[in-house]
Amino acid sequence: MLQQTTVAAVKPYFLHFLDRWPSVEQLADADPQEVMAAWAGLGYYARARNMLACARTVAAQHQGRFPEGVKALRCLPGIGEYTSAAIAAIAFDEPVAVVDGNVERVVSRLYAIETPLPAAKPRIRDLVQEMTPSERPGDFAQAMMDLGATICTPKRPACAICPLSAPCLARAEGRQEFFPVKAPKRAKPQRRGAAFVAMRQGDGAIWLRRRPESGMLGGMVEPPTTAWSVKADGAIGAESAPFAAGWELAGTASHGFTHFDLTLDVWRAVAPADPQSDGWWATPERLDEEGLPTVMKKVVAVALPGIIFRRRPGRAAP
DNA sequence: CAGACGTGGAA
DNA sequence: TTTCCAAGTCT
Repeated sequence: MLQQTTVAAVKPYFLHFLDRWPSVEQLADADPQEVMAAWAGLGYYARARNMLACARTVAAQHQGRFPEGVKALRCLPGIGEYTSAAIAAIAFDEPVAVVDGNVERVVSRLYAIETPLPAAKPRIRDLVQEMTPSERPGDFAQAMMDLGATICTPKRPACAICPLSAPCLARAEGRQEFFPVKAPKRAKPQRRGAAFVAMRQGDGAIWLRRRPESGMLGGMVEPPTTAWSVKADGAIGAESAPFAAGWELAGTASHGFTHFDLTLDVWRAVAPADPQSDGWWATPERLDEEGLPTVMKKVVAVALPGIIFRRRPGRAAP
C-alpha cells in the first residue's frame, strides 16, 4: 500500500484491510470485487490485484508464511526490488540494501551523484549495500528512510540537525537541494471522453459496469464511459452512449492522472428499467460499497449533485 | 529503458 | 493555481 503513497493516505485503508482480512489465508479467499472496492480511492489499482495474487501464492505455495530471502520474495506478485529488500531486512534480518525514494535522495546528496535518476540507481544500491551493517540491517534501513522523510527532505532539508551533514558532499558545496538529479519530465497530454450516468425511475439507482482487468482503473467500477481519446474539440455526443435514453449534458468532470489530464463530458438520463447492456443497478445507498475510483465519483457528483460520498473507508463525511 | 499506472496533500 | 511528489512495479 505504501508504494508511491503517503502514510496518511494509507492508514485508514491499512486498518480496514487488517480488520476485514486479518490473515494471508483469509485475503487469499477474499472476493476479488470486494478487495477492489476496499482499495477504491487509493490509486494504482494493479497493487490491489497484485496483493491478492500474492496472498494466494503465499497461501498455496508457502503454507501461508512469506518465504525468507530477497530472491524468493522478489518472485511474488507486486513485490519488486524495494519491497523484497525491505521485507528481508526488516522481517528476516537479512543484510540487503533497501533503497526507496528517501534513500535515493539521502545517498545522492551524500555522494553528490550527478548522474540523473533512474540511471544512478545501480550505483546508489551498491553504495547502500556497502554501508548496510550485518547487525540490525532492518533498523538501518528504516533509519535511512526516516532520515530522508524527516530531515533530508526534498525541499529545504534540515542539514543543521542532520547526523550525516559532515560527510555530505552536496552539503559541502551548498548544493543539497539540487540532488537527486532527475530526468526532465514531459508535459501531460490532454484526453477527452464522455461518461453516461443513467438513473432508474423510482429509486434513483445508477447503472454501473466493471472496467477490463488490465489498463487504466483496471477492474474498477464506473458509469459507462467512452474510450479516452486525444483531445477533440467540443463535447462528445450522446450517440456514443451504451444504450438509448433521453441523454442531457450535465457538465464536465476533470481529473489529473499521472501521465495525462482527462476531461469527461457527463451525460445524464432517466433510463429504461432494462438497459440491455452489460452492468447492474446500484442504489444511492449502495454507491459507497461499490467502490468507485475517485475520477468516477467526480463524474457521479456532476450528474447528481445530491450524492455525497464518504471520504475514507468506514468514515462519515464531515 | 521508458512509459503506464492514481490520488491527495503541501508548497 | 500549478507543480511536486510519496515506503514502486510491471511491461
